[in-house]
Amino acid sequence: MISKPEVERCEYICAHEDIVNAVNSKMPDEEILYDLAELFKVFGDSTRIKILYVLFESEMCVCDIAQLLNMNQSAISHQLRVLKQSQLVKYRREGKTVFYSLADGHVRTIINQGMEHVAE
Amino acid sequence: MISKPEVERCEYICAHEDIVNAVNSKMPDEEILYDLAELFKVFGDSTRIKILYVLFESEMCVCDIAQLLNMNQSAISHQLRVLKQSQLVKYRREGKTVFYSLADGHVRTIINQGMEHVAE
DNA sequence: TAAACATATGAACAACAATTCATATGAAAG
DNA sequence: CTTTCATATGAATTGTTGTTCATATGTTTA
Repeated sequence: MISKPEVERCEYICAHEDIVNAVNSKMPDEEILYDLAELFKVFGDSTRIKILYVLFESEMCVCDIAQLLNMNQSAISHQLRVLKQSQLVKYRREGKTVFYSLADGHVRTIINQGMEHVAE
Repeated sequence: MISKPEVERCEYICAHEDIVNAVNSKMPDEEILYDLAELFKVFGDSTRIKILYVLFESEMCVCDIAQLLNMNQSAISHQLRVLKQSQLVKYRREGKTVFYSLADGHVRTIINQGMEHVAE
């Protein structure tokens, strides 16, 4: 975890050395933590949250989502791309229409846990 | 959900009417969805994720967190404020020092679920 | 009460992200 | 093959957010 020289530090480390060691050893790799933050960033936008909620009920085409959320098609399409890139949604094409649906169960679990926290 | 006049729409609603109704009726309030997105936004930054991970192990003072993450005290303090405002961390004062710790179990659950998704 | 230390906070700056607009792609129908 | 419709995408713009710097607050000790 520690790599660059420190600009400042307080006089002593308050925590016990074993705790500091425990933290350093249990800390996942920088890259994984970055990916994790990226994932949550995707949930951190109300438009995308709404899209995911809509897809809780059923697969749906871009146009329908746009109508349900009262937003234009382009905005929804851009956001679906973000959701797709994070593998939170999948899609299938049927003629001109593209149907989106939830990719897996984690989406529901994560959102539900968030809801529990918010509901408090 | 639908409030403003629509700028554009496709010719017909692809989904069946009952699905549209189901979505509209099961959709939480705008305000709740906004709060939910705000919550996830807090998880959507790798500095804050790291702070939370550090606190998984033990309560810790601001200075120690700053050292462990190799960042300056001010940056950590600002981020702790965000975490505090979302009630993800709590703190106790002991003399000059302020110790931060996780506020409740949701934090662990949410992060762990996110990890599962990322690990795939 | 002054000095020292840990933490908090406000302002400024830089990086980023969401939406809109215009337009491109790709499929179906005529 | 041209038109129409659904979706995707690039560029531009505007609003937001993380970090830094300087400084304030609040606690302890000399």
